[in-house]
Amino acid sequence: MSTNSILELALLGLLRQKPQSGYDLRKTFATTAMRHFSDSPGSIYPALRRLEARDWIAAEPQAGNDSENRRGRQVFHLTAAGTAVLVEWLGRPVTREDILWRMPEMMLRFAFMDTNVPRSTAIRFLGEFEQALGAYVAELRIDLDRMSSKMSINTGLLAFQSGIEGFEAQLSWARHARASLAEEAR
Amino acid sequence: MSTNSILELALLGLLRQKPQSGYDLRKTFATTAMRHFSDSPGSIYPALRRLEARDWIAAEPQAGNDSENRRGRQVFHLTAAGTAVLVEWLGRPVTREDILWRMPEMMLRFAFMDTNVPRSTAIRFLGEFEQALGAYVAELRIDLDRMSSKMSINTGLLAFQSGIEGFEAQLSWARHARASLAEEAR
DNA sequence: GTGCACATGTAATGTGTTACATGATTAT
DNA sequence: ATAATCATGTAACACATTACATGTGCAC
Repeated sequence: MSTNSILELALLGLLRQKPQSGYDLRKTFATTAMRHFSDSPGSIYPALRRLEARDWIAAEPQAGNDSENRRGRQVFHLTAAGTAVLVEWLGRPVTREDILWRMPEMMLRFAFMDTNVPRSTAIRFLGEFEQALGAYVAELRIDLDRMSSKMSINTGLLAFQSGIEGFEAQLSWARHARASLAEEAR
Repeated sequence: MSTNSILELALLGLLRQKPQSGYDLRKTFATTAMRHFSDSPGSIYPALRRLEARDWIAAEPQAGNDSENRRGRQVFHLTAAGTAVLVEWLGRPVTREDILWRMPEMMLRFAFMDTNVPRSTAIRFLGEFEQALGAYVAELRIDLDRMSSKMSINTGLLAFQSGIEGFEAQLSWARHARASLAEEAR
């Protein structure tokens, strides 16, 4: 339940928006803002099979699809169970581990919140996100100070700075996004 | 040659700095700025074995280590071949694919350039990095404009913005880093 | 009826994670 | 000698990538 690959979650989110085929999903990954996902058939079709086996998605009934023949276009849609899994995921709290290890998944989560959970959930998410991220950035700044006092300028230090600045950009984005959602909800 | 996992590259870079054991490397991953690497034995020891099998690293000869007994502390160091692989990697050009798919590897590369390649190589790297990243950000901005004209404010759009802002922070870091290295080289 | 794009399947390979097991070293 | 810590090994599992294979439907 808590161990879905980010690809599986992306598929659930996309199928929630609109029932579609594996091929459609591949085209989405190949051509849209979700291009950071691989569009290789070797990842997507097996992932769809896994989701189907858990009864989180189902193929639209098709003529001549009575037995084992799975060739030809198959349109998948979310089941009630699949929707529940998606919504549960969207509503989870943000942990330090999420910041450290699962940043892409956090952004995917936020992206899918749009019409699937109330605005208040998205706003709460951003608050927790800012909290956890701010604490982590503070830690990193301490590390940086410790490092820079011990060594002259070098590429390792610069690379570390790049990481910190990336997190800071994310933090500043979150604050802006939260203000923007709060404003809209007025 | 061009298909090393980022973990293997991290191990090569760290062993270049100082011969050390798998346990030492694990502690580095667990406690330093490289904490984005897993410190699990199940990843590190097999990776060291792979590098050893390719003769890129070698274990320091040890008393009683004559045959198959591999228990006890083993200190690894880079071989000449391993150093060559590391240096070749450090000197590679930056591609669009690197920006899209291998950003963490790019930062690792830059971090390890420090004493292993001339400053001019690091400066060239940053130039190519800025070039490729700038072009990609421009693409993303076009996508964003297309998206935002078609839809009202929503979390998907905001998430996409977050990605763009992350890349922009990276770009601005690169410009600063390049200036800083050029200044130092004066 | 042949060719091409659409649509899905899958085997081989490599690697990472988790969880557990085991040997070595040191302090008490 | 016993416990704790150091240090490495490994089996089971899941997943992604690549490359190839196969079927489907339409245009010409």
